[in-house]
Amino acid sequence: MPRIVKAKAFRSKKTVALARGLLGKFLVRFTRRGPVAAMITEVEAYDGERDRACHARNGRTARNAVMYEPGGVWYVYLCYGVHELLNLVTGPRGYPAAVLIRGVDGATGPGRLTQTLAIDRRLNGAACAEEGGLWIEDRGVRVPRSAIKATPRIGVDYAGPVWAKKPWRFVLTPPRSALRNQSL
DNA sequence: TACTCGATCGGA
DNA sequence: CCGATCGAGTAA
Repeated sequence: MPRIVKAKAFRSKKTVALARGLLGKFLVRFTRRGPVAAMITEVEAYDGERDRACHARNGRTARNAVMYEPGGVWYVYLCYGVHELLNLVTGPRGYPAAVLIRGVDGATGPGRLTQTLAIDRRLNGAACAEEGGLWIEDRGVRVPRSAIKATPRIGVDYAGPVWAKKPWRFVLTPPRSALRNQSL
């Protein structure tokens, strides 16, 4: 049976592990028609001020302030003046880290998935919980390491070669079919 | 206050 | 390959 993942589960400092762990979990958005759920298939980790690709690379600012909150809140920001991108803040209070949700089953691309699920900046700072209308569920899908592909993060060349090359993007390969038999 | 530049996407 | 589109971030 579906289990709602508590916000507290995201307070570990192991951002990369938390990112991998989100693959196969379900992102659930409450709408007028009720809950809409989609399995997470692609994520990226952004880990602390040292990470030159991270929004917190130059310290705390108005935009990234929510990244310094304890893990388990949403960080939603406007990208390229056009797209709202969804991140789940991770780590303890004061440690700015987050996982960018780049794709779910049925919607590839961070900008597309937020549009599909009606997610925007009004959710910035909200808790990852049922009350907030956007939460994470564990529906029993088991994701073997062999089903996860790691690659460099997308669109972060500005971070310089060292950080741009970190294999912190994780993709479920293939998204759905390979996992069907293994769930429950 | 001015100016630069995106954690993207869709169309030419 | 390029334009859209706008606000955060930075420098002044």
